[in-house]
Amino acid sequence: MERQERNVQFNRALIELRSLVLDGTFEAGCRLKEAALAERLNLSRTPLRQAMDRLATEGLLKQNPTGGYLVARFTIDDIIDAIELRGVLEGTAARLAAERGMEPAKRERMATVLDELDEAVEADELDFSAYVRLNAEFHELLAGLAGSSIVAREVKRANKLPAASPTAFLQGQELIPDFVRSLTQAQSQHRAIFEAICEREGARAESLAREHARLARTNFEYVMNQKPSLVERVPGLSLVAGQ
Amino acid sequence: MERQERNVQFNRALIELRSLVLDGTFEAGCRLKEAALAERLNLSRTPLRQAMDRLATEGLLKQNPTGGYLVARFTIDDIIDAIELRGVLEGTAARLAAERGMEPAKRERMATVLDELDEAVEADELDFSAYVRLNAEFHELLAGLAGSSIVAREVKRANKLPAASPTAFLQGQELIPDFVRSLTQAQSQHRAIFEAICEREGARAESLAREHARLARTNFEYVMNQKPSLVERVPGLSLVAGQ
DNA sequence: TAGTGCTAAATTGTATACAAAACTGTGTCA
DNA sequence: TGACACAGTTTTGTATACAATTTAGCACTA
Repeated sequence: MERQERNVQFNRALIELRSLVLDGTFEAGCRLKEAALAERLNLSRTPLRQAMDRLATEGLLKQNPTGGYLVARFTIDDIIDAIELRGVLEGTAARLAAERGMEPAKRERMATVLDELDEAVEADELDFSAYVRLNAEFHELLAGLAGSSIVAREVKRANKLPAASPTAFLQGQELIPDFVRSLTQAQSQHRAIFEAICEREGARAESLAREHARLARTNFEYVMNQKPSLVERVPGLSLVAGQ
Repeated sequence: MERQERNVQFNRALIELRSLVLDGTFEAGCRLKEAALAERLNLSRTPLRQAMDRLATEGLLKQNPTGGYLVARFTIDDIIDAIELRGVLEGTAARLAAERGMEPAKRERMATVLDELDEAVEADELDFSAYVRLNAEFHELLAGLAGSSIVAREVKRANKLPAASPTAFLQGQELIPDFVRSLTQAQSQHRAIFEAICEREGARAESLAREHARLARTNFEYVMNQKPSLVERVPGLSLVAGQ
């Protein structure tokens, strides 16, 4: 018999509330009323409250000076900074992996993921869902590649800022054609990053990872300036002011 | 009449528990019992629990898979990584400040702090408490110098990892003579970082800030290898395994 | 003696209760 | 009409209650 997971209600509150906020269910800046939310999510205020505090440390909510929590409001520059930070932290993970070396198991897994990404991209018809899954695994692996749990933790944290995650612009169930052309470029950057790490070229690995995050920035600016209609398709973008 | 602060008990729990853990009151890895702790801190389990969850996200506590929270255990490499990360993030703050320019008010305040730091260091007798205060302000200002609240937040977060903060090795009420000689060097690094930012030399500012964090690593390794007796004087070091 | 299963105590996770503070709307006064 | 004050309502922050799970102790067995 498997052990019942701990903190069931808290985890449910965390996951469901995060989705609700990222999906733009609430207007940016609005106050979240505990009682109503608790009823909506079918749990009591205690675990909900814990989840709200957690989401506040993630930056998705804000503490209201007169009590309670507000949905955070982001400026365009906030998102740009969040993406920049993700690039910096992934760059650090890549550099440290190059400087310190990788565990063979992780190195091999990374090589496999890259081969499978090639297949997904080079196939006659792009295998989008495979790409999304493998891209997420690439970034997950990269975070832990230096063998440092502290670095891995902070990289993952940086991914929680809205629109900063490597998968942010791939989320929609359907494929957004405007982003497809960037996938081949992204994949050759994946390869270059890994190559630099293998060759112990720390500085190069760091720069490449930073530049790779710039793709997200390009996508972000494209949405904001050219295709505001896509805003609702990218989780979190509805919280960005001044569209 | 000033408004009563919100979340009084929660904030008290957070601050007092953080001190207790950093002071080494509990053994690394031991379980924190909510009822006992709540009684000790004179508050109920609800705000204490919130504080424990917060400290877990800071990395000071760990969730126990079978329930409750444990005091985190750190390896020497964890501390080294935490310091590295702080350097990386302060480096990013410095680089962005150089690239984007500073608000004049912040720039002037920084110049004043640096002058006062010079006075504290160059006086016939080192003014240690002034140095500690001003050093903290320098790093606080640096975090916000790029005008990005997101960057500032993450820099401050990185300071919460044990022994990673710029003040970690200056904490003791009394002066630890072994660290005094590093203060002049630290201050000339402060000056160089600021100069690079003023000159819009982003890459130089970033490298210098990273190198500046290395002083903390030097201090850390000195304590661990040469003077283990100092471990109890630096907050958080009692949680490091294998002394 | 080491290992296993059972029972009682302790501890956690969640729900609820309650008091204090913040909001809302209405009426009063200038 | 507009600013302000006040009462009623809502909402939060904290304490406490309770059930479910975990831990600890102990007898029993091989």
